[in-house]
Amino acid sequence: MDQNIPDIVIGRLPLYLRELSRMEAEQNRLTASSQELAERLGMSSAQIRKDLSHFGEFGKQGTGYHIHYLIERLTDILHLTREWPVALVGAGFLGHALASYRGFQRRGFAITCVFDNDPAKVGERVGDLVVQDAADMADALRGVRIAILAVPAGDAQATADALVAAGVRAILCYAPVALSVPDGVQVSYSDPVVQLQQMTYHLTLDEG
Amino acid sequence: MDQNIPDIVIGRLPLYLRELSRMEAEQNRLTASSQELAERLGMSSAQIRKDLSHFGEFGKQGTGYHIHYLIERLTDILHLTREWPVALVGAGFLGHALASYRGFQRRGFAITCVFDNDPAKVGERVGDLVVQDAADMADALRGVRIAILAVPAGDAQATADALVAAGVRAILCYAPVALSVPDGVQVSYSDPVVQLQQMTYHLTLDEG
DNA sequence: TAGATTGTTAATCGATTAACAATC
DNA sequence: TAGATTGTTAATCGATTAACAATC
Repeated sequence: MDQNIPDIVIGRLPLYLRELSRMEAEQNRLTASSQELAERLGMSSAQIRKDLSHFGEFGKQGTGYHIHYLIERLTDILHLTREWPVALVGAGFLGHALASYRGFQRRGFAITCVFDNDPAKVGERVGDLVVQDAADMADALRGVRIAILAVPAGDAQATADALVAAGVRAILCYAPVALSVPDGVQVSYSDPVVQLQQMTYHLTLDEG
Repeated sequence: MDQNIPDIVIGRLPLYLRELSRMEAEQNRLTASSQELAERLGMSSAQIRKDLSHFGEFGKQGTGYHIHYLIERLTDILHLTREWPVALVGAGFLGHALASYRGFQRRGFAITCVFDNDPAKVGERVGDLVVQDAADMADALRGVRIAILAVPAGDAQATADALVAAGVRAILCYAPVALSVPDGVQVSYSDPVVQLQQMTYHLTLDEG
């Protein structure tokens, strides 16, 4: 049981959890080997065993891992034993899509409030929630440590500053900007164009 | 000028491009040093210089990089000198959000067709496009090499298979599944829950 | 038992960084 | 010129993998 586990390892645990959950739900499987999990995820079995070994010994020689047990362990490790409330900022198309997505609740998160700074949107329904004024975030955010940022690029940094001031410690940022945040605040980004641009490097322009 | 450049390097180029574009648009700046770019992106200046050195010598000692020139070089390297047509599959909330997002066009991509397998959605407007039947993808996809997958998890693999069969070589997958694709087909994933689960590892459960 | 698979070690592989000569 | 900053080298750091004893 290590003290300091590389973030690249932590980043793979949710993938293991997701795939194991899928195996448990779709098949009548009780156990899985690192080899099988690796094939399904397109990685090496050694990497999976190494990653898990940071946290303990969860498998059995000759048998592999008990799926349900490993799911429980991973849920524990990732602090997913209770549901995390999440604030959503931005009630545009993307905000609507996120608020309507059922996958959050199923996997440990619940969007509990939605904000926008556009007076026209305040009061509007988004998913099961009503849009609140972004100016009221500080009060409404008591106890919420996680926020999803779905505002235009130009508003992103100021919004992040307000979220951090209100106590948020983890931000999932959909705006195409690099945020500046204090130590101790985590930011994870999602920019589809950045992902596409990485892939076009490997594609050729000609023929079309 | 290397032959084989690590993918982790390629993955950072779009971030350089994005930040430089922002500097050019928002400020009256002609040049930027690796130091300044690094600070804005939260990385080391040595890494930026090393990354760029894989492709040539773009800077000047004492001065740094000419922003506009470096943008052009990166645009070239990433094959963004022409606009790429992109197919969108899935016309749910997320599909609507993606189809309405203006950021694609501004940065080298254009969603040119939208598909769904739900007859109720076929014919519906999404952004500026009309939803086509997913059964017709093979024909409608002539010349399109990039697709965005915004379908439910259960449909993702079959849809990916159909896209690949139709000639798609790069898939941006929003479904929470690991796709299996042939060699030569690139897949990039976006699963917000995976990102949130990585961050909760670093958050403590206690205190609400 | 024989076969399968773990957890771990040591080796390999790859990425990042510090430092500096070159030079604008 | 003096100051700034590049491109590159070599050292460091970290991650992946192959292999295997242990053991179910």
